Amino acid sequence: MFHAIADPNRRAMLDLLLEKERPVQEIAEHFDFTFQGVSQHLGVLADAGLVRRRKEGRYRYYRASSSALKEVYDWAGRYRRFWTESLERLEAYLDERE
Amino acid sequence: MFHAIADPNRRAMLDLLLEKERPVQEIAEHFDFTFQGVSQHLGVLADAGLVRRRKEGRYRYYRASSSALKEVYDWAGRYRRFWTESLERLEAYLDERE
DNA sequence: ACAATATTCAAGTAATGACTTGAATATATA
DNA sequence: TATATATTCAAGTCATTACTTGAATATTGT
Repeated sequence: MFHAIADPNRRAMLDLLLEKERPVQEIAEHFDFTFQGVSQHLGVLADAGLVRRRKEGRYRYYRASSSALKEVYDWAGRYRRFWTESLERLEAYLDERE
Repeated sequence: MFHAIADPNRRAMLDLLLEKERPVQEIAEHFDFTFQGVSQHLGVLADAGLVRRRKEGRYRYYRASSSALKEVYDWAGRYRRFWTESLERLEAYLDERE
């Protein structure tokens, strides 16, 4: 799942799906590579639980999924104390001594 | 930087550095592969701005860096509305129709 | 039934990444 | 000064990944 969001194209796709649900073809318009490639990326996102799909006729609608990204958020949040202002100053001080 | 945290070993290294500053050798003890490998991983983390290094004698102390992880946190935070309870219920409903 | 559309599946290729080994560099110690 | 220690650099290997093309599947419209 961290691997899934490591790819900038996949993050861009997630951003598109943040707005609204979309079929593959519509997502593919935003990228330079083939729609098969887009489909593969969406597959990776789906396997990671980052998107869900819904079939409607011949279309496959993708949408961002809820809980999965909370993991990333919580993971990064564990480091929250590292971006307080006071620590920034300490770091600047430590860097001077390098 | 997303790529840097995609690797589970590197995330484990970050966790070690969350506790305290450590030299390479000490970090390497926690992993099965060679210390050169560990050094490479730390290089990746450093390039991504996730850790900083300080040289003291023949040791190279690594520590978690402040601001970089805030990016990840903020990025994931943009999706916050996707993990509210009400939306979970909507998703369950939508999944039923698939 | 047939053609067009939307999507996935499958196989191949080229680039990237993780890890290894061996050498180079720098510092500390005997 | 010579040796051991800590680390990085460099080159090679093997696995993984991103992307491509071509075929298969499913659905809609004529």
